[in-house]
Amino acid sequence: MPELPEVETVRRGLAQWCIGSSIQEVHVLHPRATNLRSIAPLEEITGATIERISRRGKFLWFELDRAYFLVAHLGMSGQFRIHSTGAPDEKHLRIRLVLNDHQELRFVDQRTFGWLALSTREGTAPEMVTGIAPDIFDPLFDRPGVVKKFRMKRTEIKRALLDQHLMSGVGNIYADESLWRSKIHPQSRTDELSPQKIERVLTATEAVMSKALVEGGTSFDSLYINVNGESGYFEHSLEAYGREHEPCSRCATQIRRIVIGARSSHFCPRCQRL
DNA sequence: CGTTGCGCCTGTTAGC
DNA sequence: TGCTAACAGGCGCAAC
Repeated sequence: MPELPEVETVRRGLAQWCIGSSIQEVHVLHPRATNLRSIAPLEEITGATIERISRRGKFLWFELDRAYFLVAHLGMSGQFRIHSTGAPDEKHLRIRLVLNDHQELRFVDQRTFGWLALSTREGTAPEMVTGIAPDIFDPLFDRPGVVKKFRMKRTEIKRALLDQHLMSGVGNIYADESLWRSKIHPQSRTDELSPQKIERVLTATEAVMSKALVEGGTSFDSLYINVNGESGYFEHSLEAYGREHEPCSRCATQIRRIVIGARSSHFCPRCQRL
């Protein structure tokens, strides 16, 4: 379940391998691997050169020598892989891009929530991504503005953290970790939280994701693995997510799991009170 | 209009 | 032991 740090790790790996490569063939092997909003079939990029790879939140895009971008979302299980041509196909191989130098860039995705698409340039971002808010590491990120937006919502903080139109890049795991770290109950109403407390959550989000980014960058010395999207999560460093019934590392109270918006939320009932 | 809920998908796990 | 059902979750859209 790649969130911002994992997607950024993939982006860095891709940038190392693919900048300057030309796309010689495009093979779409599964219809769901192309987003319906794509302005054209992916085969359209045949012959294009990859100039740059960018990211906003969990959205990646390849800048080409074309008037549009190749956008990618990893969904739940999407991975990029670099292989030499002729390497055996993965079971869940969805898209094959044959590059120059006998290399292939492959999009592999077991659960098919991930996709690729072509999207027109809208300034620096693809049109498809314009509705997605800047993430917390983006120079465009407006902290006081985001705090205001949170407070104008009438919902629970956990839901707001997952709303990619307020602030992008946070998924279920880092949402729980941010709330644990800032000692805020996931069901706190955003319109009742003080600006200071929302600020505290955002600071925690930044810290938690920075740490994951460093781990993703250092845990493997092979860029190849990073490109594979296997940087993954470092479960040993998670304090709340997936730790139901385990002791809170701050106070030893058992971590609880509740459901918010059909998603599990893990929190410490003693450190994080309503 | 803003918020909530559902469906998409498949490997793994829990329960009968 | 073997099968079925529930579960996991990002996103977009439908419904309230």
